[in-house]
Amino acid sequence: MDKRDAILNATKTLLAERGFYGISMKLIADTAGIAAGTIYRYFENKETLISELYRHITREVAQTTFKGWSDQLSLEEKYKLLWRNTFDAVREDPQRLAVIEMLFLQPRLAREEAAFCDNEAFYPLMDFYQQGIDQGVFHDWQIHALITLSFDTAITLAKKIIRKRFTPDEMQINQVRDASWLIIQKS
Amino acid sequence: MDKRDAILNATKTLLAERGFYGISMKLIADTAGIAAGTIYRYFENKETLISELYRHITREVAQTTFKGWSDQLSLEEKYKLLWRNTFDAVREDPQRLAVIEMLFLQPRLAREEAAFCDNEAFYPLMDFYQQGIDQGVFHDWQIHALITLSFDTAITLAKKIIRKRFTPDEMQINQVRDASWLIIQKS
Amino acid sequence: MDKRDAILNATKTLLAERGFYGISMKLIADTAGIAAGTIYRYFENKETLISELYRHITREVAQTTFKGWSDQLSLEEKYKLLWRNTFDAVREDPQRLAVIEMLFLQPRLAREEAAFCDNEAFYPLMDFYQQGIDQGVFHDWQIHALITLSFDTAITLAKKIIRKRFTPDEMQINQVRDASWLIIQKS
Amino acid sequence: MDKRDAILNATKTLLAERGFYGISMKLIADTAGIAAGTIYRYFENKETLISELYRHITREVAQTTFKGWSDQLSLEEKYKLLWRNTFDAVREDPQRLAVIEMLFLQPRLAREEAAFCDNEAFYPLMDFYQQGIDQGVFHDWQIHALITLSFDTAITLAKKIIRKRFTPDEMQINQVRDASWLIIQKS
DNA sequence: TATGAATGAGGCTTCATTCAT
DNA sequence: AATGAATGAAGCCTCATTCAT
Repeated sequence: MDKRDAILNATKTLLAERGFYGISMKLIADTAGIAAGTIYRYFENKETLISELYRHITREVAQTTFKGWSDQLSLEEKYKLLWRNTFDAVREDPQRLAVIEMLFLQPRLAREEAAFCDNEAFYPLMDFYQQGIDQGVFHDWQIHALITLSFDTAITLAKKIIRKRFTPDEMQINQVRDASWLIIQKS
Repeated sequence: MDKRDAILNATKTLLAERGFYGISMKLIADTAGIAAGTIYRYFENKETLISELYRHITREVAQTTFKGWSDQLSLEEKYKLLWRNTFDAVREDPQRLAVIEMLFLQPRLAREEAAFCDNEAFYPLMDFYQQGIDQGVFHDWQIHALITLSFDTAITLAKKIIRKRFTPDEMQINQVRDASWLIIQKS
Repeated sequence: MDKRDAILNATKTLLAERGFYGISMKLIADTAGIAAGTIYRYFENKETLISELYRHITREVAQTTFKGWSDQLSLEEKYKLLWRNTFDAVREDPQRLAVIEMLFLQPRLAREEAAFCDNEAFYPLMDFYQQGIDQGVFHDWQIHALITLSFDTAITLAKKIIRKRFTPDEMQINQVRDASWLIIQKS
Repeated sequence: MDKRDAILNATKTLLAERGFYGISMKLIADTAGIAAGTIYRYFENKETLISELYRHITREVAQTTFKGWSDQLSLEEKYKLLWRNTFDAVREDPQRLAVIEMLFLQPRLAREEAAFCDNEAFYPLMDFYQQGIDQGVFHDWQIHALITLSFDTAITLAKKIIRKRFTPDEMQINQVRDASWLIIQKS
């Protein structure tokens, strides 16, 4: 399934580099090194291609996020793992986030795919927070409120770093991670 | 300039509701209740229209963000004002944020307009944080790290509320706001 | 009728300078220093304007061609006058010829206006040649053959001078004029 | 390249029959029996199409003009060949001349293409005249003056015949050709 | 399976013309 | 009489998609 991947990769790169406009099937084909008609052997049409790219990337991201995960880890270790994995993932492949956000802003897709993202790919994340609440370690707040204050800072910070083009050192990054961990603790 | 505004409004609504693809000059004109050609009396071309919409919205957002601002307020009062204004603004007119994020993802525009957004419209925000640092009230961290942990949670939370379609009560909202204020304090 | 002339002049200049494309009613109006709508007080529509410009110019050219004409002149004097007037006219206002040729190449106009040009404006020219033939001075050839060999060389030469951008001296010009006179003589 | 030729032909015909205004890409496509978009596989845009049509025709004309040419021929034989070829070419395919003149009147194109026409395609013509001068057979006049009096009469006469719609006999045509030959001779 | 020429719907934009002021 | 904002038809061009090879 070499070509299918080539197409998805080309689409990801072009989407991130050139935005929604200026990304034609011909350009995707050229970038993937195949003929325009060939795309239609692997994807029904452009919308399907975009939609499948979205699922592809979401799956990648979910995998990266939970890399090294083990039920043996303590809650804090799990958090630091999640936060750091996410932060690193954005910095290493900013295109992925760019594409996800782009697709989220396509109302048509957003409706259909948002469910997939949350339920299928990120169920473990919700589960992690629920456990923290249940164990009385985290504040007993709305789970989205907790995520906003903690996990999401990894994404927000990474995005800012890319957008503003500054280079923080390790210590600064860990300060944010640790602060976001502290803030959701009960005590 | 009644018609100019009608065009900008139509564009904003369509952009937010239908994304980049669902927006043609003809549709904008129809939505604005004018003829297609009339748009070109007010905007040189589509790119200019989009770009001016961006500036228009950025200005609106900046105004909303600082509504009620006064140098008499304490740092904490200022923060709560900023956080709440921002949170409310996103919830009241989610289209604005949707459009801003959309345009940020257009590589061409992003480069040109990002500067405008930060420097011109949000200088006071940076200034607020700098003062907090200088006065020894905030952690002496990278300013973007502080913003990520505090101000940005207003946006992240409001977005999540809209996307997940849940309705938090006032108390829950204030918990997040206050937590985000606490976390950047030195003591 | 100051404005009418301004419009005709603007049209002539623009037609000659920019060709068929890129000559809009708005541009004509701007060049003439009036509002776009005003043109329609003087000309029914664009086609009429162009058509009237054609007649206007043709009349000017006919006048120029016969300037100094007198029945007292000898046939040779008449010829030299006609030839020289025509040659000078083209060189002095190349736009006129450009416009005439342009309009001649508009098939629609050409059909309608060609008659006007020949019959009304240039009848005396045909008459001149007919007299030459009748008096046994010119070859008894098809009148258009005679004109081609003689009068038309004034136009062809002037055009060439403009197009190739060279500057002949008086003697050279007169050589052509005289040769074209000689060639149609019987003896 | 069957279709490319079909497009060029359709363009030539439409240009000659309907002038500049009556020619849209859609109409060209319909006339050529293809879809509108197909034109753009062969020509970058309308301007390029027109420009390439010009070169195409100029090449055709140059070939026709020198058909039967041989260095063995005497100067007079060469002249009669050139004159007759040109005269016949205009009468046989008046569209060619119409298109060439049209394009010459497009200021943009004219500048760029005039050089091509003269230098590349009609160098041999200039050369012919130069030889006549050098051999002391032709008057020692400006070369353009000689051409105006001789070669150009073939074009002028043919055009007149088409425009005025009369039918000269062979003898009349040869009279003009021979007169135009005589007039440039020294003796 | 892969190609890429061909299609034609649809988008952006221009511009002749109208009409309220 | 003059203006110029507004209109909308029409033109150029792009591009998703098809299909014969």
